[in-house]
Amino acid sequence: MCSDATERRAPSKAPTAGRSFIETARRRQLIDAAVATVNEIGYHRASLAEIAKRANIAKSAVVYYFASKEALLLELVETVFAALGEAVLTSVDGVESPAARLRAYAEAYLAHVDADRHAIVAAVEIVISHRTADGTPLYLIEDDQDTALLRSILAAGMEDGTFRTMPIGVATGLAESVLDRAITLVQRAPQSDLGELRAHALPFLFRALGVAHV
Amino acid sequence: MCSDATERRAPSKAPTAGRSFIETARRRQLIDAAVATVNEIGYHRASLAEIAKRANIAKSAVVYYFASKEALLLELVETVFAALGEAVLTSVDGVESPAARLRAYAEAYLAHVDADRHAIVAAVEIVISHRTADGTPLYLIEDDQDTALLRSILAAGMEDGTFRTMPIGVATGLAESVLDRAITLVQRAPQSDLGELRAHALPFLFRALGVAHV
Amino acid sequence: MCSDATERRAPSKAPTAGRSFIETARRRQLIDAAVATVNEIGYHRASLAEIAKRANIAKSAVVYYFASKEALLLELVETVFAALGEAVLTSVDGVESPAARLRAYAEAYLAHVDADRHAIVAAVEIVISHRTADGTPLYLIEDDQDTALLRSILAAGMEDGTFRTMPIGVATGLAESVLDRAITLVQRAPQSDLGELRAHALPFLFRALGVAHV
Amino acid sequence: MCSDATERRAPSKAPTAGRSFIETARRRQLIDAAVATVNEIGYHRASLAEIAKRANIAKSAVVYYFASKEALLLELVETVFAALGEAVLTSVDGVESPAARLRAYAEAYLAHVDADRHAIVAAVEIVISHRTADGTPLYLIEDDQDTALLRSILAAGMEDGTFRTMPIGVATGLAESVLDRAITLVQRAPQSDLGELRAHALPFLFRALGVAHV
DNA sequence: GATGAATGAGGCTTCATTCAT
DNA sequence: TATGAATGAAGCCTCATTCAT
Repeated sequence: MCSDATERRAPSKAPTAGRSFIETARRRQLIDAAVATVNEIGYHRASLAEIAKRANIAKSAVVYYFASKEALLLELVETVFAALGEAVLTSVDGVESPAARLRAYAEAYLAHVDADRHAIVAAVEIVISHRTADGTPLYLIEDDQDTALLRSILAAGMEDGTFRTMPIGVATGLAESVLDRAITLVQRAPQSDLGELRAHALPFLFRALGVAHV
Repeated sequence: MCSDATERRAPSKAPTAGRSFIETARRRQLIDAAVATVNEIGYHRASLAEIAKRANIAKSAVVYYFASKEALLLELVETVFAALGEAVLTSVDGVESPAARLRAYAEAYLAHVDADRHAIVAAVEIVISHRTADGTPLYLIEDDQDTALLRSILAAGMEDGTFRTMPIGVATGLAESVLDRAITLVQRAPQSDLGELRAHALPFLFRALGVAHV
Repeated sequence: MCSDATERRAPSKAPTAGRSFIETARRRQLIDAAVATVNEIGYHRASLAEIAKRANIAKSAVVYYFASKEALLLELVETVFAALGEAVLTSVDGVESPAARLRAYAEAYLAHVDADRHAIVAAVEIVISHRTADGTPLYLIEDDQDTALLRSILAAGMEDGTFRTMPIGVATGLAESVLDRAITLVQRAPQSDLGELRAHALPFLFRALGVAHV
Repeated sequence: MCSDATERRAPSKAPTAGRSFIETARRRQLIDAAVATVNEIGYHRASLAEIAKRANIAKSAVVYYFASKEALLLELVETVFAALGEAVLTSVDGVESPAARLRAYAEAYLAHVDADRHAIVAAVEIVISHRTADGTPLYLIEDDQDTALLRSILAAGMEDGTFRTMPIGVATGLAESVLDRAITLVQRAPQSDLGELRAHALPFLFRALGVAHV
C-alpha cells in the first residue's frame, strides 16, 4: 500500500511543540486505543465512543485532545507510516550498491511490518477507508512521495546495470506490491508467521528484477 | 485481492429463478448504481440514499429489490468476482503446459481488471471494508477457494520443473500480489493506462518464478 | 374483556350484500390468516405482508378485498364477537329464571371461548391494541352494549331476590371479569386446558352473587 | 394482570448505582413521559419521538439515558409493578389470619391501583403489547412469581378451613381477575371513581371463596 | 484537564397504500 | 380478479460534535 516515507514532511501542526507531558501521553494512549479499535471492529464501526472506551476515557476527552475524530485518525496514520519510513531510511543509510540497498530496504520493510503489524494494519485500513470532508480518499494524499526512496534505489540499479531495465513506475509498483504481501497476510490473520514470506520474497523480487545469480 | 474463482459455488439462492424481466433489470441497475456510488464517494459513505439517488429511484425501492443494503453489496461482490473467476477459468481451458496456463491466466486476469475496472474496484473496496453483523470482515469469508486455480497452476509448474520450487502458499500469494498491482493502479486513478503494466508484469512474474528465458 | 354482544348492530357495510362467492371465501380466508398472524407474532408486527404471506396471497390483494388493513382487523373483531354474542344469546333463549339464565350464559360463554380460543385471543389483542385514526381505542367503541344481556340477567336476579343486591354496574363488571379469566388463560397459553376453570368458575360466581346453596 | 410481586428480583443492573442526580431525574422524567404517551396515544403509537416531545427533550436524548426504547419501557414496567408489589407486601406484613391477610392484600391492591392508575394502566398495556426481539410477549416473562403472595394467602386459608377448598390455581386466577377489574375500569375511563368497586369487590371475593358471614 | 449532558443529522428498515396492468 | 412495482412517511438507532461546568 505504502512502501516507505522518505523525507516525511513535518506533520501539519508542530510535531510536539508546547505539548505538556500529560498531553503527549494522552495522545499516544488515544492513538493506541484507535489502533486497537480499528483492528477489533474495523474502521467503519470505530466510533469515538468505542475508541474512548478502549482508552478508558470520556468520549469528549478524545475531542479535547484531537479536535476531531479525523485529526486522531490522520495522526495515527502519519505516526505509523513515519515510523515505517524512518525504519527503511535508516536501513539503507550508508549502504552503497543498489542491490545491497534494495536488500536492506526490503528486509527493513518486512521486519518493520512484522514487528509493528497491529499499527500498520490499522493504518492501512484507515488509509483505504477514510475520506476527507470533500470526499478525497486518504491514499491519494498520503501516497506519492512515500515510494520515492524505493524508486530511487531501483532507478540507480537499472542505470548501473544491476537490474533489468524497465519502466521505473512499473518496477516500483511491482516491487511495492511484492513487499506489501506482508501486509495482506497480517491483515487477514493478525497472528500470521511471516517467516516464510520473509525468506522468499527477496529472492523472488531479485529474480524478477533480473538479478540472475540469486 | 482475489485472483480467481475456480468452480464458483452457486449463489445462495437460485440464480435468476422466477425473476421477472423488470426485476432483473432493476437489480442490475441497482448493482451498477452501487458500483458508481462506492467509486465516487467510497464504501463508508455509500448510503442507501446515495445509491438510490444514482439509480433514480426511491430509497425504499432499493430494499424492495434487495431486502437489505448488505444483500445488495454482497450480490455486487459475488457478481463481480464470479465474472472475473469465469474469465480466468475460461482462459486456461484446454491449455496444457503450466507456463502457458500461467500466461493465459495472468493475461486474462489483467485484461479483465482493465476492462471491468470500475466494478472490480468497487467490489474490492466492499470486500475490504464491509463487516457482517457479527463483525467478520468479508475477505475472511470470500477468500480461500478463489486462489485455487492459480495455486494449482503454480503447483503443477513446480512439480514438472517449469517453476522454481518454493512454498506454494508464498508463491501463490506473491503472484497474486503482482497481478493485483493492476487493481491498486485503477483504485488510485480510475483512468490509469494499464498498458505498461500488462506488458511487463508477466515477464516480471515469470522471472521471479525462475523461468530464465523470458 | 367483552362478555357478549346482544343485538349486534349491522356491520358498517351491508353484511354479505352483493358479494360473489369467491369474494366471501377470500374475505373469510384473510380473516383466518389475520387471526393466525396476530396469534403468532402479535398485533404490533402483524403487517399486511405477514397476513398476506399466511393467506398465500399478494399483499395488494388484501387491500383489494378490504380497502385497508384497519377494515380487515375491524371485521375480524366484529365477526368474532358477533359469534360469541350469538352463542350466549342463543343459550339463554327460552330460559326463564335468572339463576338458570346466568348458568346458561356462563356455560355458553366459557364453552365458546374454549372452542374458538384462537380467534378470540386475536380479537381481544386487536381490541386492546388498535386505535382508530383519531386515537380512540377500540374497546371504547366495541364495548358498552356487549354486556347488556349479562347486565339484564343480573338485574332481574337482584330484583327477584335470587342474587344479592349490589350496584348493577359493579356486579356486571365483576361477573364479566370472572368469565374473562378464561380468555386470560388461553392468552397466556394457547393450549390451556380450561376444564378446571369451567368446573369452578360458575359456583365461584354464584357464591359471590350470594346464592348460598351452591 | 399482575396481582402482586413478592420478593421482586433486583433489576438487572445495580439499582441506582453511580447515577448522577440529573441522570436520575431525567430517567424519572422520561418514564413519566412514557406513561403519559402510552396513555394518550397507546403503546402502538408511542414512538420515541412522541415520548421525547412530551419530555421536552430531543429524541436522541432518550436513547442517551436508556440505550433503547425497549429498555425504557421495561424499566417503566419494572418500576410500576415493583411499587405495586411492595405496596401489597407491606400491607400484609405482620398480619396473621388468612382472612385478614386477604383483606389487607385486596385493599392495598385496589388502593394502589386507584392511586397510581395512570402508571399502572400504561404498564399493563406495555406488558400486553410488547414483544421482545424474538417475539416473546412480556407477560410470559413478567408473570409467574407475581402472584405468589396471593397464592400463598389463599392456600393457607384453604388449609385452615377459612376458605372453601378448590384448585389453588383456579382460585388465585379468579381472585386476581376480580381485583384486576379495577384496572379494566381505569383503562376504559381514566377518571373512573373506584369507590363502588372498592366497597363491593372484597365482599364479593370473600363470598366467592366460601366465607359465609360477609 | 476532563467530562457529562445534549443534540441534530443521517443511516437502515418497515409498512400501508397507490397504481398500472 | 389479482398482483408486482414503487413510494413516502415514520420508526429506531448511531454518532461526531458542542458546551457548561
